Amino acid sequence: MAGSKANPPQDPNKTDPDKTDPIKTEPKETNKDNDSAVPKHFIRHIIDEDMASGKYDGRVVTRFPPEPNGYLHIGHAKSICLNFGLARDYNGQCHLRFDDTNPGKENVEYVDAIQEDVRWLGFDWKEHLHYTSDYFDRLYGYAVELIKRGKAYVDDQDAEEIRKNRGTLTEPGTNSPYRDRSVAENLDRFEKMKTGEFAEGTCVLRAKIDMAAPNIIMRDPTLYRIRKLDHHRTASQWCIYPMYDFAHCLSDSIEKITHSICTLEFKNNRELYDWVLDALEVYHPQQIEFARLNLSYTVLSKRKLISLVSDNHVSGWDDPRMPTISGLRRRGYTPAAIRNFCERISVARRDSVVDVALLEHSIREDLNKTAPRMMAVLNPLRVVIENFPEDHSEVIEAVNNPEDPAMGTRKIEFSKILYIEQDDFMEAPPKKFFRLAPGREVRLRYAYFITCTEVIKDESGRVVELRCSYDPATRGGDAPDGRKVKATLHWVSAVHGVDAEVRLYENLFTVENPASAENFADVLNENSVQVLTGCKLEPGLGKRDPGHQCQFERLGYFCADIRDYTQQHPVFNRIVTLRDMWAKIKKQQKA
RNA sequence: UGAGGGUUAGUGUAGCGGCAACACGACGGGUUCUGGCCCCGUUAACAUAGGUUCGAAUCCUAUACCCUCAGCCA
Repeated sequence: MAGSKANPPQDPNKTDPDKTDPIKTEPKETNKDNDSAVPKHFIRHIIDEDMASGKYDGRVVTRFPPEPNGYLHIGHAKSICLNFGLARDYNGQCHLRFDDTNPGKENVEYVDAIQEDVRWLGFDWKEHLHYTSDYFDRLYGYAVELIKRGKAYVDDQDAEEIRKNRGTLTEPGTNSPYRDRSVAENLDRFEKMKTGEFAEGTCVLRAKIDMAAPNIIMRDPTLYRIRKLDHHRTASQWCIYPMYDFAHCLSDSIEKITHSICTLEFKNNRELYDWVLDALEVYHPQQIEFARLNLSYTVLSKRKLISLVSDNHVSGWDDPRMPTISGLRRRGYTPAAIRNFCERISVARRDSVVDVALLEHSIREDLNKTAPRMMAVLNPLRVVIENFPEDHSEVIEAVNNPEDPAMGTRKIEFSKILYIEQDDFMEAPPKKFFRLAPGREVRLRYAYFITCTEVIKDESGRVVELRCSYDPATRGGDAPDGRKVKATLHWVSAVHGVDAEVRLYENLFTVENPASAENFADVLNENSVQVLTGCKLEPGLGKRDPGHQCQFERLGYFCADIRDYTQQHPVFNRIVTLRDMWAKIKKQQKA
């Protein structure tokens, strides 16, 4: 695949088993016996029936069969969760199999990245790491057997002729002039294909089925083609490679897969899947198709993802805006959030577009329970507490996570000069703006009530500093006289805070269904990333590890960038904002 | 217009001849030292037309619309 960027650096955090939240620690088991959990989808119904009838002697063996020609994305995660989840719930096994039958496109870089992603998602294929290329010898043998049974032939037509003779959706195809070669001649020519006597493109092995079949897939499909290319695993051992339709069903058969689950676009291929296995009279798994995932405001087709990368619309496959597993990981998504998302969207056979808000809900839900809260000011506004002593600071205690008291508390320092968020002050506040304004009193989280006494502006009239007074009696955040404030603001002490870069991400596209746009580039969101510098963080945030996830109070969930965060130069990614009532009100007020 | 799939609130799923349910969203309220979380409430759907049946989202027949297939890709 052209244009792919280099692998992400091997960051030890990424596959640290302690951080990947292995599936066995999942609180909610989606066991088949657990009817209080999510409703059963149609594939579970099928498997239940097969278990009841003893169709596969109670075995459930699935497989996830990626072609190593690109990075995995959230759509693959759906398939991974499905296949590995089924195996887990039915005490079966799920194989990871690289469908590596096209050496022109495939690459070890991808096989490594794919394994890392599947593992990171929390799944384990145990000893069942397989490659279709492991079966090249057996596959060749099956092809020979098919020829012997009079069910395959070597066709000397070129690609153009084959295409022309295939017919159309409404017209039948016509037989190849080479269709009725003798078994002996076919065997001989196939052997010669294998030994490299023919140039690429001069001939192929075809199944002998029916050129008038209403299902075009069945019009003598190609089984083997000549490719004089080194393969990433078999090197120069082969110059013929099997096609998907031949290799896939037989690989499933060889591995004694029970339920071969794939996406809907392979429905038409199922007839051929069944034909090949029947023609060879070998073990026969059943293929089941489900609808692939579509996500609003994003694209998931391999071609379009490649073009995002190669046209430099994003920084690489792991750009935090990408819907790839590596992109989501770098953005700060957790494996559990992705798994829960996949469970929520369930599995069905109808085309659909899942609202990206559901993905965002999943990560908020997870991080709300687990992420420590910290204070960070993205767009600092200087605040001077005029009645607070100079060169003095106070240590106050802050709760790490109100959702989880076990996460304890921490000490933070309060002093005369602080930063608050620019958005938390308005000189002329509209209705329903509860935050700071001239003369108004608010609470600084865990610290004191402050009142804005003076607004300092620069020549252009921009507010550059606030003078405030604080009420020493409100230390800790509550007034002894019981008076209330309508807002609590986050803040960072100027002398103690650390500078940081923070990257704010939005959807990559401005429209719900970018795939349908005539021109891709027209619907790209120009503001999909906003890089903020000079942000002020609570000191502890400068001493984290890359990948660390936390909540910046009142702002959203953030994570220390896997690639760029250092303690000398902290860089945080915004994973997702918090739900924001005020943003909605503002929007309504504008309208 | 050949063949094969599909169509249930805004979105995603459940239902399998007997009260159309769940989640997300939206909207309103309560609570709150995060305009977060949490809690309560409201909104809103069986593509259409016939038929079978005491009774149909479910079974049957038509129709409409959507998706997939004409790679020596997977």
